[in-house]
Amino acid sequence: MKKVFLKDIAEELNVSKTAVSLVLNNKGDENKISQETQQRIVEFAKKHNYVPNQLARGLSRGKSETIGLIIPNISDTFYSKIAGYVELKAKDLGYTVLFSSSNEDPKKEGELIRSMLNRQVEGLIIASTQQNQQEIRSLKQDKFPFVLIDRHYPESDTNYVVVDNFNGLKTVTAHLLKLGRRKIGFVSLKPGLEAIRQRLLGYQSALEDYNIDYNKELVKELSPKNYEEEIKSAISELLKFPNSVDSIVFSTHYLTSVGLRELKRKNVKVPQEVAIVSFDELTAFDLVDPPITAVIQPVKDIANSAVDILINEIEGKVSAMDNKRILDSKLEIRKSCGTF
Amino acid sequence: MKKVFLKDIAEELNVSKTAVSLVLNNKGDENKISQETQQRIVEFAKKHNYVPNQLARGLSRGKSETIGLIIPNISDTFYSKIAGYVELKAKDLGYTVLFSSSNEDPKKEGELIRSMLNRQVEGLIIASTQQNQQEIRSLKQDKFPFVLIDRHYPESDTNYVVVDNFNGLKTVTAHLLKLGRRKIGFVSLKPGLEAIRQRLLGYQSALEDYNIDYNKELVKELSPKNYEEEIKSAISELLKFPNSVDSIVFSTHYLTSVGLRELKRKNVKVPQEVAIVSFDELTAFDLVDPPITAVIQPVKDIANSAVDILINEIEGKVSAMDNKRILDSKLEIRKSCGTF
DNA sequence: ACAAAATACTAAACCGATTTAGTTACGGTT
DNA sequence: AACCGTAACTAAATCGGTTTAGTATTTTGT
Repeated sequence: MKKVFLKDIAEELNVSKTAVSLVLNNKGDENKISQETQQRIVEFAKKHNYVPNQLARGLSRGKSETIGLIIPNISDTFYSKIAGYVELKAKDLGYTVLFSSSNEDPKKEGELIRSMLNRQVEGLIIASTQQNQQEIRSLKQDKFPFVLIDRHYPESDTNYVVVDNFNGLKTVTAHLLKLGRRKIGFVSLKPGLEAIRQRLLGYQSALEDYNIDYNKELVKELSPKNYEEEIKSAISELLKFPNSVDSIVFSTHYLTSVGLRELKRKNVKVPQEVAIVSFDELTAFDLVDPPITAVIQPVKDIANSAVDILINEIEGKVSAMDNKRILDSKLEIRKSCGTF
Repeated sequence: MKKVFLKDIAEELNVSKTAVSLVLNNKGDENKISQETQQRIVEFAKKHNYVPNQLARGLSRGKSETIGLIIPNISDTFYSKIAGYVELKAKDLGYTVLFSSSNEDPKKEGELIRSMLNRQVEGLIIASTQQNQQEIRSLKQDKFPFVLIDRHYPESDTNYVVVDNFNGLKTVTAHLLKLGRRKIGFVSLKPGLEAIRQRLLGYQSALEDYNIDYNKELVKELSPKNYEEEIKSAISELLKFPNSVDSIVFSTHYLTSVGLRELKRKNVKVPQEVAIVSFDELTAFDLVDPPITAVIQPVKDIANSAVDILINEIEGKVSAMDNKRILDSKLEIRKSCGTF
């Protein structure tokens, strides 16, 4: 069974391509194509399994019914979950999603944006590396619809959906303080991402509320590329006198994983000797020894909101008010932080 | 800065669209465009940030330099990792990847295949729901390049890359037997997938080697949609006299998670009372209490092989011999199976 | 000095749709 | 009988590229 094109249908039925196109796009009635002809066309198309060539249609219409999703890494559960929900919601609204991973490389991110634009996506959802002000700005200038998620450029006036990183971290740190911990380490990433900066600020703010002096030595900022290596010395340093922390806050789920792994390797008792808590979680964190107290991000909500905002903008609906959202994360208390 | 098209460049430089197109596609030399003209064109294009419209190019060429990846669910770490590696490898070879999730719905899978075809993807990598013989067969008939991964139709002669499910399960079951367990439960999914069937066979074969009669009551097959509910009664039944298993093999990582969660809820001691092992793993399985013995799938290898085979076929390289691969999984022994 | 060959291009068809601006045929008015 | 309106279409332009089949001009060979 070979491919059937509009032309084939038209020729076979002795009507014009126009008629076929109109009918198959449900514009038959408004263009006064007779019911009979419409039926013939629809039946023939169905019978021969006609599906329009999206490239041609997109080219001709200047539309693609496609949105792009650019994330740092599709393998990361956080982003893959977002991707899943974005796909669901978008499909619901009649759009296809084009995914791509930037691998935290700003240059690649730029290329991806270009590449998606020239594939005629109608809008973008971007979890940016945040080294691309330029690119983002020119999107904005061109009035191209886009929504930043997870990470945004606070100085730029754009649509975004992010989690309240500051309060997330503050909550979880405060929880350790409430439980009596006082020497709280913070293992995070090298700044560069606003989200990461906010997390540090949240940590600091919690300490401040308890009148604890901020000690820079308790803060370890690892490189995103090499954290698996760097975690070792980071943990060692946090355990060494005069630091010797009684607890550690990890600022991402993967830092928590490698951190805990390292603590176990060193036979540190968690939470007795060192309590830990995590920003963001992993599927099995409730099964881990000990189950990990974590701040859980509203992944589904992030995805749905982003798609909503984006498609509203694409379709020119002028609700446009609520286009910046800061969502709350949820503290899930388990055993890794010790108990009252 | 508005968009620049081929036509604009041509007009601006007083050359033909043909010349511009040829030069920008690196066919200037072979078409004897003078170096000087080439330079003018290249410079102008770069200066004005020209990027070709992929829809137009694809339409015109009948090519898209795109491959499609259809998986059950992008949120599942197993598939999201595959997606990540597929993307990397494909990009390496000059192709873009279009992902989509079928959510285990054969009808949706069919739609996705169609939708990808009409987007002119040049080949497909499919982790099929395996209820679409028809669709797959007609791809085969049309000589459309595709590779099945993770799940294949054993009766059809197609390219595929799968894991040796039979031996994976056999190995892990044998390991329990070696450790002295004799009443081994098996928690799996309702058959429908060849992979799942193979896993059952592997389990049975291991038992056979130890002359243990196969007891159907020890095998629980849950529905993929409702396993979180069904796990409860499944576990209860496995623990109840006269079954009262001393160990359980779970056939997917998520069954392992929910299963262990349920065992903990029931205060069953793992591995003392019931040892467990898992087919496939999750990032934190080594941190879980107890660390979970699992058969680990070679995700990267699956992805790379699939892309290799696919793109070889797309580009008509006739190596075409090694187009069916059955990869080994690796047993990672941890504590959930008890120790010698 | 003239044909053949090489150089440096270009016009126009084409990919498969969508869409604008008509056209034709016919019944009803005035 | 001329005119209008409507129903039921259609021709052709268009989207932005690629590609085939030329063409005009210069160079080379004898």
